[in-house]
Amino acid sequence: MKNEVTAQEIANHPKVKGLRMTRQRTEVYRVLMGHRDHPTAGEVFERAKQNMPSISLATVYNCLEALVQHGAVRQVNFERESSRYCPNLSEHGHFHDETSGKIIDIPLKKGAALSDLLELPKGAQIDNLEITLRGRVLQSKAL
Amino acid sequence: MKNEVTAQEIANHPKVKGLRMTRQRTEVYRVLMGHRDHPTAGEVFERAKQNMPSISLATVYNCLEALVQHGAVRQVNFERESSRYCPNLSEHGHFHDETSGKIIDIPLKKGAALSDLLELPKGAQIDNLEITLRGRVLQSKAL
DNA sequence: AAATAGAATTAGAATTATTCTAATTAATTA
DNA sequence: TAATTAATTAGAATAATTCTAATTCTATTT
Repeated sequence: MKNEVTAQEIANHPKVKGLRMTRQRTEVYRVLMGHRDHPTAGEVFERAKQNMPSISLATVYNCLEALVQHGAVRQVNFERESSRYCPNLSEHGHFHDETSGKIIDIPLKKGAALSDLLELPKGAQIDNLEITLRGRVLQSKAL
Repeated sequence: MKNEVTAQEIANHPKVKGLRMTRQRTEVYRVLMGHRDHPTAGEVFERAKQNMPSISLATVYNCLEALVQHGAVRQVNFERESSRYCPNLSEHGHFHDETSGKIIDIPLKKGAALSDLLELPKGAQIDNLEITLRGRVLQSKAL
């Protein structure tokens, strides 16, 4: 195993407390915590297979679903592309840079409230918020 | 034809200026302008067939794509569900009410800027913004 | 430690929204 | 009106995801 982080450490992570951490779920969670990009299920599958060649794609989907349900991981959707998964649980949006193809987490400014921006319906209780931006980062010599 | 709005009126709509308005595109656009809910391509197909039984689903997809490209219509995605289409071009988010299943347009407060809420990367040029909310509207006797 | 029960994993089939293909038809231009 | 170009169509193809049913784990109880 080339991984720096042990299975024990992953399984004891506070975010997965209460979730039965099987070998596969541990591996999937480790993959997500490892590269903090936003892999698709297929990409998670490819990475997980390096440590655990027997893992199946269906299991990766199952593990991701369990982690999302449990609130340990966020599922992010860009248009009709494959879902992507993100272990950053702080409130944030996603910027999809069309030049580099990279997805960047965009933190919400602290102190800022959604209701400052949006005319929310009276009595609305928000369970889930997704803010996705698409565009490009202009390369300026000055920066 | 039971429709209040004529094909002529639809084809002359300023939003579609410059787009070749075939019979099918006109019909698809009329469907969207008619019920201002957020139908899927399949739902648009069902509605369009009532006026134009010969229209095909592939054409509905093609027409919707043309209208989206042209900026006459917005394509909205909720998680991994089918895309939905919306003729409201003003900047707005979408609230998906889990109780009623309805999708409600949420206007951006005027004067409010996205950068008030988000820590945007330096030099970022935003081509597209999607804000989607999921939740429920609490029924209060007081309201 | 063995038996049990319930849950997770697996391979592969099924599903479903969407896109593609190739032929036909319609719209625009000359 | 003929020629040209673009749009429409039916049906096949694609791809992400979910489902199914059998197997294997894991945790718990003897």
